[in-house]
Amino acid sequence: MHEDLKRPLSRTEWTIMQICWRLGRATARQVHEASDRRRDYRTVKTLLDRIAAKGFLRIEKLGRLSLFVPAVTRQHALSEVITDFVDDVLERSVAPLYLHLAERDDLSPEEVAFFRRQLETEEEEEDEP
Amino acid sequence: MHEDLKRPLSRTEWTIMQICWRLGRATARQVHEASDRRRDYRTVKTLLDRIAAKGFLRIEKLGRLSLFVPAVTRQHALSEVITDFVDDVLERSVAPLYLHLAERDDLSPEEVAFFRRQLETEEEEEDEP
DNA sequence: ACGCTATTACTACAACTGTGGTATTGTGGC
DNA sequence: GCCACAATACCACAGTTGTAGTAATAGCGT
Repeated sequence: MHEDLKRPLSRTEWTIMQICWRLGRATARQVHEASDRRRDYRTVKTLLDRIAAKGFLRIEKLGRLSLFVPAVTRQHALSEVITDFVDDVLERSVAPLYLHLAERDDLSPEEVAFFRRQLETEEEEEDEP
Repeated sequence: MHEDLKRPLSRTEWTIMQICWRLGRATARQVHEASDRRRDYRTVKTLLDRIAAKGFLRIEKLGRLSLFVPAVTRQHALSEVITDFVDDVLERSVAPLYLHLAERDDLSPEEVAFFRRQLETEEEEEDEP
């Protein structure tokens, strides 16, 4: 009956939701076409329905047709999921994140330098309690 | 029979695994005591067995006792899970991450300033193609 | 040697996930 | 008007996850 705003999206649901944010307002068919098409159309349809049930999409009926429309902004959803990730998986420590970022090859030299510097100063701090 | 090195840990399994990394080598009982104790001891035991089945823990038998020992370093596991997260959920873009980090209240003023600056310059770049 | 307790082994089970089959039906084209 | 196709609705089913019940067992303490 009513959407469940609490349950988070699974990984697969996230990849579908990303498409919805890009398209803005789309039919299941359009979402399927915009995807990598490795999944059956009906699989995508089921995922869309489940995402809607979780409150991330709203369904607009246009006669027989269903249009799926994002009910939350990508910014907002990302903010929540990043917070959860950093809190649960990284235990609130940003060091592992900096370690990862310092090794990405798609960042500017300034960014890489910054993360390296942060990691160094962090090590020093551990020595002096 | 053999461990499956591919399947990732669930969130709950991660929180248990974090304890294992902290303890280094522990019995199920010790892991349970070190946890928030909201779960039954046997639930923790089941989770430990599943984590071991996924290859993140090794079981050392000491007579009838089982000792759970990390089979992968926290660094390594974190690196993998962060890469997956950034690739799948953030679609390889670090901007949402910077946005989150810029708003954390546990970072130094330098860090916050850096992330704000990066976000600003990124906006400018979008205007000039 | 015996029973109490800690530990493990095996089992259950409902909810959630990923995937797609079946059935029904509205609709646009001819 | 009929039909092929598209869309939806409903169902299935195996694998995973979170949580624990039950049964077997092995030591310890007396």
